Amino acid sequence: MTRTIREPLSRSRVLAAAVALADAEGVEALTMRRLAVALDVRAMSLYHYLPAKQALLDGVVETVLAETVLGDPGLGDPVLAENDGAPTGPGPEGTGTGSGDWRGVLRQRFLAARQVTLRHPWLPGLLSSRSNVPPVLFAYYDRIVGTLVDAGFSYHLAHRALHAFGSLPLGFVQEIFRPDPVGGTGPEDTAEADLAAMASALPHLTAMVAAEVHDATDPTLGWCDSQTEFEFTVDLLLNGLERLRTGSGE
Amino acid sequence: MTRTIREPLSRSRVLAAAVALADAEGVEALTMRRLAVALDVRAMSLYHYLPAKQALLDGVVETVLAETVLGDPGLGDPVLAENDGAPTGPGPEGTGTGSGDWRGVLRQRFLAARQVTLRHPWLPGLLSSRSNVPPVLFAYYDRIVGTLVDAGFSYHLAHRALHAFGSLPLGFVQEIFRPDPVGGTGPEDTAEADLAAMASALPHLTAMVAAEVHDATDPTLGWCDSQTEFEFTVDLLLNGLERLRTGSGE
DNA sequence: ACCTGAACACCGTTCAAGT
DNA sequence: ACCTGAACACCGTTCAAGT
Repeated sequence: MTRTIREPLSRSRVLAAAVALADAEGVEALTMRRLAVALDVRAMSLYHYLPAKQALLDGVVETVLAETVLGDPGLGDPVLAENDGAPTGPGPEGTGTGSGDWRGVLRQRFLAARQVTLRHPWLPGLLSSRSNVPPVLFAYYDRIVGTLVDAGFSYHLAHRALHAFGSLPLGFVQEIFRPDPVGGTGPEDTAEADLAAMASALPHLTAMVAAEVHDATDPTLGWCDSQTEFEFTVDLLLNGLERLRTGSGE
Repeated sequence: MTRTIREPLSRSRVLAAAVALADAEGVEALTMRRLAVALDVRAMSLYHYLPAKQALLDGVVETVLAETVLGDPGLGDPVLAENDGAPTGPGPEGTGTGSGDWRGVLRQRFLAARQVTLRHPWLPGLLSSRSNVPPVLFAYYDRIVGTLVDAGFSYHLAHRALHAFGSLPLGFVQEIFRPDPVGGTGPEDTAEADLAAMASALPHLTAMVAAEVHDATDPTLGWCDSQTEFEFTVDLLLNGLERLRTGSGE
């Protein structure tokens, strides 16, 4: 009698395979049936570990968030403290617990979260489609509020900061102009005639691109460094909040 | 012979019905087959006006964006110019065309866009799932860049502003904590025991909520006024950009 | 020209069975 | 306990036909 080599299924093994499948072929390929064949099993077996597709997706999000920075609590020293704005010293009511540089701390967390999103590009879309907030996120946001309050923020301003951050703590912003729409009309489809037409119809956008492009030859919206832009946005919000914290109250 | 009352199909009629269906029952209900029955027709007839589901969704987005502020160009005077930050006078290189109050102009546009999103809550999700940028958006963003440049922004800073705005020009931010997750675990499901457990596990969040709730009795994250928070975020970014425009360059 | 029936290749999911 | 075949109600889409 040949003993089967295949190790038994388990919830975590199913979820790991689901993440791998989404990474390899995109979320739209993540179906119960295709996931089953990836696990060398029939589709119905999955229902012993995940009650439904919804639970599968919830588990996938949870898995990805847990495998990353959002999981470990401390993570330690804010090394990269290169803020161009205000000095980094503790605010008027800084508790002096060593986290006076709240901007450096949050900045580092947001940038770390961005690495997660870069590894799993489907995460933002999946996250926003979920109706339930993944439990890990509560802990993550609790730490953010803690950091703010420790730095002297009122709860009210901390609350507003949370809203202003939007999806930045999760490492992404809503991108309107995708760098390279998969399967969409690429730059090669834009003929010279269309380009001229665009220049007259969209004078400011074309002028902006022309001003920004120096050595790059690609005349599309895919030329900018999204990492730099992400950091700019983070600092813009962080510096604005710092002004409100130290400034006229609010 | 009875002449059929039903007026003939057309692309715009199909799209209008699609928008109505999405409004009434959500995007997930927007399928070719259900849309067909809503139009009293067989599913295959739709393919004469929209070549595929993708084109349907593109058309729906286009329709919604066109029916709104993003369509009409001028829209006129920035009435609500209540900025708390810097004075509203023209900047160092203001052209004086009457649009010195660039913040008021953009603020008004973003808030108008928000009304669109409130009318069609499924728009953000549908927009971000689309791979092609709706053509109307190019014109819309061109006007935003024009407003910034007219106000004295360099193209470089205008570009960064576009990134920093994220989805704000479209009237929404990526909401992590939904006010009321449809079909999810509502506030009524949170027993007292869970609440106490949450208080110890999430001390900062619970303290924040407690500090914010005054008269409201609902102890969940659904208590805050999203309109106020949206405006706060808009002003935070606008004021920060104004500082960069008038300040030390960048 | 405009619409359609039948069919195909997919979905998620239930249910009654297998070992 | 763990897995599964068959079936159901849905999808988007093709293709050859109807009027």
